[in-house]
Amino acid sequence: MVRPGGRSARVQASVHAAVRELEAEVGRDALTVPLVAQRAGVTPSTIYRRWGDLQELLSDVAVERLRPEAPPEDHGDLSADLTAWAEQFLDEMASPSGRAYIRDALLGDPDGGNAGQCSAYAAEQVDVILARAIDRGEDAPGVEAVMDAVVAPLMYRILFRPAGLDAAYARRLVTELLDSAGETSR
Amino acid sequence: MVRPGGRSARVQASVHAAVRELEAEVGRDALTVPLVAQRAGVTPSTIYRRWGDLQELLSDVAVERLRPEAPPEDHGDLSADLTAWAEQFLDEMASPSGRAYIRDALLGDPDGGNAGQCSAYAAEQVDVILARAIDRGEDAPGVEAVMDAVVAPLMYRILFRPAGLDAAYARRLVTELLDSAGETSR
DNA sequence: ACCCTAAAGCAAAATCGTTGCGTCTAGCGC
DNA sequence: GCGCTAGACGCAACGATTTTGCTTTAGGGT
Repeated sequence: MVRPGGRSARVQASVHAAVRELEAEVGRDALTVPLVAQRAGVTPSTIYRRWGDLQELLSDVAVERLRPEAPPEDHGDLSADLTAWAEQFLDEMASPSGRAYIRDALLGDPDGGNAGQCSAYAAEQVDVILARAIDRGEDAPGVEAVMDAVVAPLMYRILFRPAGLDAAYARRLVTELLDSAGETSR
Repeated sequence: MVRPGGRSARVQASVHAAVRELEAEVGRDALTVPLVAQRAGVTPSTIYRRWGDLQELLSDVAVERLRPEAPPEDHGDLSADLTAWAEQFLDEMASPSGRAYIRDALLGDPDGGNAGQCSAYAAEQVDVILARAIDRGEDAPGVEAVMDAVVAPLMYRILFRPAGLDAAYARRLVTELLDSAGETSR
């Protein structure tokens, strides 16, 4: 029964806000359910009943934070659009807090949950860029090709090899994808 | 003071063994520090002092589990070697327990920790395969190219989109990489 | 053989996670 | 407009986990 304006909605908003505030104040590792509950003005049992445990709650908040706020900027052609988006994506995700959010999102309910949502956000943004390119009459690869050739390598390095990761790498991935002929795969 | 044969080494081995035993017996989610400590014949405070918390310990054990036991099999040529390795990699990593280990490894101490080790294992295996190909006189891509074109997409889908992931996808990634000309990049 | 350091054991206290029960609010039918 | 019902929240108690100060022991160096 989570209708806008209802009590549940107020509680959820209050708890989410408390998490974001406390993450900034005391750091993500110092978060506990009782701490969040106190800040949000609810009792711990409410959080346990609604979310199950702290990881589910953090996962919830993380997905909200990873949702893009605006459609990708239009720079006039596919190459510029993709490059700019990839650089921004890397910027946001590779920061310490970005990595923490990704890890939190990966922890939520296994299968079908928040991790997939996070990936869907990226695919959505890429799709907008590609559709725009096709509208212009440009040759464009498929969404899956971009996910494999750009998003996946970026995410892999963010998660497993954070050191030595810069915008040049993101640009190279985009260039190599677009150079490998105009395969408008699928 | 973790020298082989010392007391610390014995404790570490005992605790690691206890984690693996209990993971198999009661399941990963039922693990608690006191439980592991009891099985290992140490006190909980020892584990808290050495590892900090349960996630660090699980991260440690997970990396051990992700270490490949044998060098990749030799199938006669680069394409067959890479394909077989990618399929096996996918098989091991995409299983529920494999995903759990990966997630555990990602949780350890941020930066320079266990996640990097996990990636290094894969790079090592790929390197063996590529070196073998070059010994045979074949054209081979660089390790980084394989990581970007095969390992990263596999891992991305394992983590973010586990549904609809099969051996054919792994084969396609390898084929597409090798088809894109004999760029022995770097 | 002796000391010196680092790590482990021990035990108590604080904190956290969990659960049952009563109360209240929101939405719904009359 | 007024009860009615179902779901959600607060309260409180319990059990388990985590943390901490002090003591003890094992290893390594001289």
